[in-house]
Amino acid sequence: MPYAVDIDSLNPAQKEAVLTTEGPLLVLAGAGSGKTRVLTYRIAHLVADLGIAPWRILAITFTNKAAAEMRERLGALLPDGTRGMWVCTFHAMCVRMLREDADLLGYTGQFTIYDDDDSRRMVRDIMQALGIEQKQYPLNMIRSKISAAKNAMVDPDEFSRRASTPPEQKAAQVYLELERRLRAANAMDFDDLLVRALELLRTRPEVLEKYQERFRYISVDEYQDTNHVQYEIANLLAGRYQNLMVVGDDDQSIYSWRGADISNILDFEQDFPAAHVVKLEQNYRSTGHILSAANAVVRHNSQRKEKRLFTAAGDGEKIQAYQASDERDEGRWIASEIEKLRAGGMSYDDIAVFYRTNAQSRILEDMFLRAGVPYKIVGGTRFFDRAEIRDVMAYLKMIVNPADEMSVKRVINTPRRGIGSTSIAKIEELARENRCSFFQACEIATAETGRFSAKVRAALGDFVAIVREGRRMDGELQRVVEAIVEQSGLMQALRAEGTPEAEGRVENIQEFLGVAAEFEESHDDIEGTLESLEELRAAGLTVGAEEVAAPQPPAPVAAAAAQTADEIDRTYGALACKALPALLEWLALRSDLDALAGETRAITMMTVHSAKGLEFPAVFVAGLEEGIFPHVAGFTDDPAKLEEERRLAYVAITRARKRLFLTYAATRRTYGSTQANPRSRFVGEIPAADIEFSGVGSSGFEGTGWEKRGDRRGTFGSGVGSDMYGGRVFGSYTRSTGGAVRHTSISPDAGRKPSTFGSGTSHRQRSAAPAPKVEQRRPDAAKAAEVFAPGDTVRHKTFGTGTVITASGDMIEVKFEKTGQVKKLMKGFAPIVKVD
DNA sequence: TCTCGCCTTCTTTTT
DNA sequence: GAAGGCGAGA
Repeated sequence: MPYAVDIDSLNPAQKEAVLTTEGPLLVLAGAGSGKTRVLTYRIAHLVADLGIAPWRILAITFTNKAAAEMRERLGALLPDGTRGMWVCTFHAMCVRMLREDADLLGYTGQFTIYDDDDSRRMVRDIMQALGIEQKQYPLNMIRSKISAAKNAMVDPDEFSRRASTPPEQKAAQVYLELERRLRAANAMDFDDLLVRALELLRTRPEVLEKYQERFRYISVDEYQDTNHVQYEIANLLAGRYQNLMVVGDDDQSIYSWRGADISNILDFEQDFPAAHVVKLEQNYRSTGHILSAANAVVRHNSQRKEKRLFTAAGDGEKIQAYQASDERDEGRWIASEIEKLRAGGMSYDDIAVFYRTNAQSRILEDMFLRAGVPYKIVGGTRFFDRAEIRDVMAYLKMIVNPADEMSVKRVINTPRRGIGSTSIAKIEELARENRCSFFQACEIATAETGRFSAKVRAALGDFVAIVREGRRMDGELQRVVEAIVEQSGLMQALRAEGTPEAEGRVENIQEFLGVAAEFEESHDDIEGTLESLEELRAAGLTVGAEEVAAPQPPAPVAAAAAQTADEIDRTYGALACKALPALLEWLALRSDLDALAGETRAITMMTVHSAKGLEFPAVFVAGLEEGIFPHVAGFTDDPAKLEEERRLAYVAITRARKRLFLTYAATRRTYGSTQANPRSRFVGEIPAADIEFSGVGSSGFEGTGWEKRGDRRGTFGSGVGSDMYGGRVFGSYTRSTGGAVRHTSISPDAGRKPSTFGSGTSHRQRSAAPAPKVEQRRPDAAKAAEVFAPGDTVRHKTFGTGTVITASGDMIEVKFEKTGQVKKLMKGFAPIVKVD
C-alpha cells in the first residue's frame, strides 16, 4: 500500500502506532521519542490513505500551543485541508460543546468564562458576604477544596453532607453560594467548563450520540496529565467506536496538583481490555550527555514504570552548570552565554530559558534587557492582567453577557461615577428583593426614587446605557472595542489624569485595540475553528450520506436564574458585533500572546510547565536551588511531591537537543529578603561524566565585563568584588569574592535549611546609604545600535510603521507615520520589528 | 465617597 | 518588593 505520508522514515514502534488505527491504543512515549510525529502521521494516514473525513477526527492536546503546532504540522501533511477536524484542548472542546447546547443546562450560549482572577474575586466576595475570615480560612485553601470537589464530580449538596471538619463546612457554604452566583451570572469557571461538558454528555444521550457518531477517531495527547473529568469525557466520546488513542509518559506527569491522575494511564488497559500497547523508547531529540542526565535524575523516583530511553546520536557537549553569586549574576551569565551561542551561529529562536516559577522571569528579563538579548515570554500573561486591560475586558464581557455580575461590579465605578460601596450594597439588596441579576437591579434603581440619590440614579442611567449602545455597535472589531472604550469614559478619565502613569495605561489600552484588530485578521479564517456539522453543511462541505439528521433538541431546562439569550436580546438589543464573543473566548482560554506577536527573532522564556511538549537546540534552566526547584520544603512529609518536582526536572532537561545549561545562585532575593539556597539536589543526581561546573563555586571569579555595576541595594564601592558581587553575604559585606566562594562551594546539596536575612537590614541600609541608581548602559553601544539605527524603518504592533530617530542603549525613539507622534520605546521589549 | 498610606501576605505550576 | 486589604481622614 502506498502511503501518503513517509511511513518508512519511522522506526518499527512508531510505525506500529501509526498503522494501528482501529480500536483502543495506548502509546507510552518517552521524551523526544517522536510522539508528535506519530500523532500527526497517524491522523494524516487516516485521512489521506484510509479516506476518513477530517471532521470525523478529534485530537485533544494539553495546551493551546501544542494544538496550534499540531494543526500546523497537519496542514503541511494534508494539502487537501483539515477542515472540520477538531484539534484543540479539552477546555476549548468543552467550550465549543457547551456553547452549542448550553440551554440544555440552563445557561445561554453567551455564557462568560471566568478566569482564575474572576473566580478568585467571586470567592472572596462570597466569603466576605458569609462572614468567613480569610485569616482563619485562607482563600486559596477554600478554592482548592472546591476545585477538588468539582473535579471529583461532587456537587455542593453532597459536599455539604460529607463535610466533617470546620474548614470543609466553610468550603461547602462557599461552594453552594458560588454555584448559585455562577449560574445567576451565566458564567463558568475553568473547572465548570469540564464538569458541565461532562454533565451534558452524561445527561443528554442525544448530545453524546451526536459526538460519538461524529468523532470516530479520537486521540488524547499528554494523557498522564488528564484529570478524572477529562478521562471520563474521553471515555464517553469513544464509547461507541472505541477508537481511542492515548499518548503519555508517566515520567512527565507534572499536573497532579490539578487533579491529574497517573492511574488513568495505568488503568487504560483495564478500561479497554482489547487495548493495544506500543512503547516508544528511542530518543531522537537529545545528545547522549543530556539523555544520560535525564535518565539518571528520573531514576531516583520510586513511583514509576522502569524504562530507559536510548539514543543513536553521539554524546555531544557536556552539560554546563554555573553557580552565580546572586540572581542578577545568573541572568548576566545566561545573557553572555546566549551571545556566545549566537556568535557560534545559533539563532535566538533556537534558545530557551526555563524557570520554575513565573516570579523568576522578572529579574531575567531585566538582565536580558540590559544585555540587549531579545526575548519573548510565553505564558506570563502580565499584559492581560493589567488593571486597565481587565477593565476594558470587563466592559466587553458585560456587553456580551449583562448577567455577568463580576464584570458589572468591576466597572460600575470605573472610571469614577460616584457609585461607591454603599450604593453597590443597595443594588445587591434590590437584586435580591426582585430576584433578578445585578445589572437588572441597576436598571430598576434608576427609577427607584426612595433609595438612591438623584446623582446616583443619573450615573446608573449612564452606565446602563453603555450596554445598550455597546450591543448595537457593529463593524470592524477594533472600531467596536474602541467605541465601547470611549463610551465607557475610561480613556477620557485616564487622559484627564495627565500623569505619565495614566499615559502608559492609555497606551496599553491602545495596544489592546491592536490586539483586537489582529485577532480579527488572524482568526477570520476557518483554521482552528471548531465547526459543528451544521456549520460544515452550511459551508457546502459534504457530510457523509450515512450521517443522520441532527436530532431535535428537547425543550431546554428552565433557567435557574440566568436570562435566556432571547430575553437578553429583547431587553438590551441583539449583540451586533459577532466577533466580540469570539475575542473574549480567545482571551479567556489564553491562546498565547506570541501567536500574535509577529516574527521578531527572540529567545523564549517560560516556566518548565509550559515547556512541556516543546524542544529547543539550546536550553537554560535557571534557579536550580533547593526551595526554588525543587520548590518549597513541604515535601519532607510528602515524597510524592518531591517526585513530581523531579519529573519536572526531567521534563526540563529533556527539552534540550544539543546544549543544556543549568544555573543556580549562591544567594537570591525572595520577598525582599536574601536567601542562600543550597544547590538543587537534582544537579547532584547528574553523573559527573555528563556535566561540567563553573562559576563562583568552582573556577571562582568570572565576569563578562560589561555588566559591572553598582547594584540597587545600596551596596556599592570601588572594590573589585563588592562592585560585582555586592550585597550582604552571610551577614557581612563581601570585600572580595573569597568569602562567598569558599562558603558556597562547600554547601551541601540538600537537607540544609536556607539561611534567611531579614528584610529590615536591607531597608536600613538603603536609607543610610541611598544607592546612586545608575542606569547602566552597555559600554559598547554598538550592540544595541546594530539592531536599530537612526533612519531605520520599523513596524510596531499597534502604532504601525515609523522611523527611528535616535537609538541609544536600550531605548530608541521612533516617529510613527500614522499619528505623527514620537515615542520612546524599549528595545527588545516593545513589539517592534525592523523592516527593510 | 474617595484617596492615601500603612499593613500583611505572598509564590508554585495551567486551562 | 509588590499587590491587595483595611482604616483614617478629607
